[in-house]
Parts: sequence; structure tokens; C-alpha cells
Amino acid sequence: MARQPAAGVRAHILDTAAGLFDTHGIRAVGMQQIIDTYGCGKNLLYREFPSKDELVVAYLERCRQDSIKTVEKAIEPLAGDPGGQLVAIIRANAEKASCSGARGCPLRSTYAEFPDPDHPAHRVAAEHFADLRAQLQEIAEQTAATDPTALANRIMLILDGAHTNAATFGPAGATSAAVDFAEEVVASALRA
Amino acid sequence: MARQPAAGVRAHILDTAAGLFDTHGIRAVGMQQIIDTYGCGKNLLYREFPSKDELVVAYLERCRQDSIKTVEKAIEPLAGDPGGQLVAIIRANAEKASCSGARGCPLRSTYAEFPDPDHPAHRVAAEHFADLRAQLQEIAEQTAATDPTALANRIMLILDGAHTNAATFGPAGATSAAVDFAEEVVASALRA
DNA sequence: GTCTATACTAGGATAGAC
DNA sequence: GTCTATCCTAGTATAGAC
Repeated sequence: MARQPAAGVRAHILDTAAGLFDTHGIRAVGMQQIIDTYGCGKNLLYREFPSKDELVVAYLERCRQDSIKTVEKAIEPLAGDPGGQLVAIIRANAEKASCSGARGCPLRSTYAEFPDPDHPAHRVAAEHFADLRAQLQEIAEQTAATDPTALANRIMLILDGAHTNAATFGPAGATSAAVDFAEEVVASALRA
Repeated sequence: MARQPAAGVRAHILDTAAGLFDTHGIRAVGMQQIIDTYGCGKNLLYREFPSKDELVVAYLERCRQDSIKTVEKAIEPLAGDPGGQLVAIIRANAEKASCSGARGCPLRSTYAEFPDPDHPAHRVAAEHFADLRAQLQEIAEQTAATDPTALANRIMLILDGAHTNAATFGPAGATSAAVDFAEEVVASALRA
């Protein structure tokens, strides 16, 4: 292995950075720390990511793709059952928020770590949540609910609540109640 | 010890710091920036707050007292109506989260800015949310709900969701739906 | 005595040069 | 990889104004 392909190096750096960001937060982690953990020279990191902002954006984009994939996987087997899809989205997110490092959703944390709306990291998160909201709205409109927007809003509140509560209380918190809650909300919306 | 030449200096510094923290986040604001904004000498600030951590803790304790007061004011006129109290807590928080600077709840942001559980700032937030959760549980137990814990969990999810959603979407988001949502959740729990 | 203002230490940040 | 440049951070100490 005289030389690794650039793509592998890039992904490996991103893995390393992601682990540190998830554990300590983005602002608390320095480039030197990432370099030390990765175990290579500074040149390599700055060749792949010319600035910390670009590294952070790449990290958040990856979180975003991961989140999108989680949702897609959850709703895929439930085509034609939009109500079930909404519940499945909550279930998948609640499971993910409760099990892993459980330091909270990185995209939601971005609003706290980078409150400036013009910061590139903030923009990634804002775009993500705008898309997510639109997706929930779209699915809610496929149900028989008389007020799809209200349903989408409620699912969004449970989703945000599940992530935030998992960050503050961990698996022992209210996140565990999110799935049952979503089921009842959907059932109630379809009854009305 | 009995020095008190300028009463309210401490509160004024705290006001200044709070404004900057709320706007830019805690980690993004330096001591020098607070000094410049307040227009005082460095000595004065460090006499009142010997370290940034102590200033941050004082700021968060104030946020906490503010949050406690908001809840107390909301539930006070509804003694004997625990279900109404739960809804009033959501209403008061949703209003507060939607109107002001709307950069998100500072205590919830603390988990993102100071993920280390041993950090004094983190401890303030953790203690606050433990108390809040216990309070919701206590109120829920006063209702006729067959499963008070489930009710408390749902209210907590809506509360967390309302704050987080206000941070990401502002007043135009799902937070506006939180009060109706809470009303239905409480009614449903009492029917069962 | 109480304040402002400035100089200073010591360390860590990003980033670039070699 | 190492070494350097530049900047910013927290925090301390000193000088001088009112």
C-alpha cells in the first residue's frame, strides 16, 4: 500500500473528524486534534479540506445524507401507507437518537454552535430542515387527514422533541414514548 | 467586602453578556467583546466574574430562573386544573420561543455547546431539565390520566419540540401548532 | 478607593511553508 | 512531518485618571 486512493483518505479523515465532532462538539475540536487522531501530516488534511469550515460542511452534508437515507429506508416498505410512513420516520429517528453516542442530532446542534445564518454550516442545516419539513408535509397530504399541515406540524414537533430529549436525557428520557405518541397522533388525524 | 459603589454593575454586565450570548452563541463570544460592548475596564468584569465559566454559569442560572418563573406564572392561575396547567406550560413556552430573538432555548443549546457532562455549564442545564421533568411528572400525576408518565413524556416531547422547532424555523414553523396539540393530548389522556 | 486602559503572559486556533 | 507565522483566547498586572 504505497499510496491510497484520494477518496479513501478523504473518507477516513471525515470519519476521524466525525467521531471527534460527535463526542466533543464541532467548535471544541481543533484541526490539530483531528490531525493527531488521524495520525498523519497536516498537509494531507489541508489538501482535502482547505479550511475547517469546508471540513465541517462536508461532515454536516454527510450527516444530512445519513438522515435522508434513514428516512428513505423507513418509508420505502410502506408505500401506499402514508400514515404508517410518518410513524416509521419517528421510529427510525427515535431509535437512532437513543442508541448511539446520543450526544444529540448534529444538524440540530448546528443552530446552537453556528447561530449566524450566513455561516456555511448553518446553511446546510437550514436547507436540510426545510427539505424535511416539505417531505413531511407531502406525506401528510397523502393521508386522509382533514388538516395535513397540522398533522405534519405535529409529527415535526415529535421528531424535534425526540432528538432534543434524547440529547438531554438519553435513552431513559421521553424519546422512548415518541413512537406510541406518533401512532396515536396519526390515528387521531385519520379518524377526524 | 461591603463595597457597593455601583449597584447593578453585575446585573448590567450580565445583561450585556446575555445579549451577546443569545445572538452569537456562548463559545463565539469572547471576554474582550463583552468588555468592549459594556464599555468598562477588564478589571471590573473579572472582579465580578473571575472566569468566563462563572459568567456563563451565572447567565445560564438566570435563564433557568426565567424559565422557572415562566412556568410558575403559567400554572399559578390554574390551581386544581393540572390538565390545564400542562397546556399552559406549553403555551407560555411556545410564545416565548416564538417571539423574542428566537435563537433557540439557551439551556437546550448548552448541550450542543458544552457536551462535556462535567462542565459547570452543562451541569446547570442538566439540573434544570431534571427538575422540569419531575415537575411535569408531578402535575401529570394530579390528573385523572391512567398513565401519568406517558402524559408527562408527551408534554415533554412537545415542549422540547416547540423550542427546537422555533430555533430552526422561527415563528413560521411548527411551534405555532404546539398549543392545540397539547390540548388534544391532555384531553385524550383524560378520556382514556 | 474605584474605575479605565493598556501591556503582558501563556496557550491554542487556523493556516501555510518547507 | 516539522516548523513557522499570525491571530485570538483567557486571565493577570500595572499605570494612571477621577
